[in-house]
Amino acid sequence: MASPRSKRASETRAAILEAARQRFADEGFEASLSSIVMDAGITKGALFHHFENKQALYLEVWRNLQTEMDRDTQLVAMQNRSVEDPYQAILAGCRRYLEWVSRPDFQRIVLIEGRGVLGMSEWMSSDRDISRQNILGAVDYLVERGLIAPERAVPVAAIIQGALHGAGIALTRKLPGVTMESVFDVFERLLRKLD
Amino acid sequence: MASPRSKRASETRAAILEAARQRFADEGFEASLSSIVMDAGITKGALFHHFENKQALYLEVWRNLQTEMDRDTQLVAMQNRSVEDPYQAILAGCRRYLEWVSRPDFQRIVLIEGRGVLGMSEWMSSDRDISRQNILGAVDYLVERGLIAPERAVPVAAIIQGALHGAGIALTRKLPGVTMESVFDVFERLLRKLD
DNA sequence: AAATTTACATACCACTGGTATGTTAGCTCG
DNA sequence: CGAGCTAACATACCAGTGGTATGTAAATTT
Repeated sequence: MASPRSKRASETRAAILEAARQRFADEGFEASLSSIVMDAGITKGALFHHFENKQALYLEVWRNLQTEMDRDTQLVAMQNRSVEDPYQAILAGCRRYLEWVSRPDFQRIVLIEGRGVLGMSEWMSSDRDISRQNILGAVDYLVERGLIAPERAVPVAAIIQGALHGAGIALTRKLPGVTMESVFDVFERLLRKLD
Repeated sequence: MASPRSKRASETRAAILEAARQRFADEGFEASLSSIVMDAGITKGALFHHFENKQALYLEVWRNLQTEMDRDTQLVAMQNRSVEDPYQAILAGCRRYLEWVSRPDFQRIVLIEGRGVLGMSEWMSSDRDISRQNILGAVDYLVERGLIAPERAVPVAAIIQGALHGAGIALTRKLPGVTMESVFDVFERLLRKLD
């Protein structure tokens, strides 16, 4: 595992992923592999040894960002659990999610281009969409407490996900009257009166 | 205007746009220009005479789809105006919008890849986003009738747009328990209690 | 009817993602 | 130990891409 060979291998792999994340973040999927391998200080031979093709590389960058976001928001939600107000945990998680959505790299790689890059068939298999599972779990939490009808859980989760997405887009667009507070205010009203 | 030259020009232009729409709809932006010009029955010379580059071609296909959608939903909303229930018009428009969102070509070209293809700077200029203006107009309609606080109009519109987007995605994903009725039901509850 | 411009077609270019083929360091096993 | 093998790259090359430069015939203008 820590042998000199596998160690170097994982290092170059990490270097590729880091370079790819940056390039994809500010140039999108069109970012050339040549530029990525130059940034990483290696050659295309190394890249294609570690990743089957460009999509596979993108998918790993995409998945890493998603899992980082997932862990972060889940943690914040856990820390803000309250017996008196069951909405507190979810609201805290959503607030944190809005910050993720405002990050340029997350926004471009996951929200803007992600679905276009992965083929239709890929993201149709819903288990790939980590943020969806995340939100669905939060909604189930509300369903268990009788705050949302169980048969509406899935549509509600889809709409919440979309709403957060739209809010994040509006935030980085810097639309007039759209601030973290104003947008979160609307979202909280929406969430509390959903059922 | 109807001179033999300009007539032929607009015909080939239309042929290019039609071929491009189909190719972009089921192959995405990666669809090669060679395939498009073959479908249109012309050459790349003609294409680059009518469009500055691939992005410009995509932008026009994108804009045409958006304006078609805009006209259609606005019309339906107008036809369903009701003095008793101010929400009727908007709900009818949103229902129609959900149908548009379910169309494969609209979904892929406008919703999935649109923002990725147009550069960041392009769609940051918010006047390009026709569906946003459409929804903002609908929200203003509710603001005028005292159903939504004016200072919340813009965030509300952003969230509604996102919610509809998410609903449409969930619809075509054919998630369990997600039907046109169930998703529209949730959306109607959301809209009516927004303020 | 000569000159000019429009609406294309043809030929070509740098560059792209991807592959096939080296090459060398490290690991395995007799 | 050391011969053979394999992992981890580097190098050289390929078909196809978006885009450009040039050619050309027909329509329009003068």
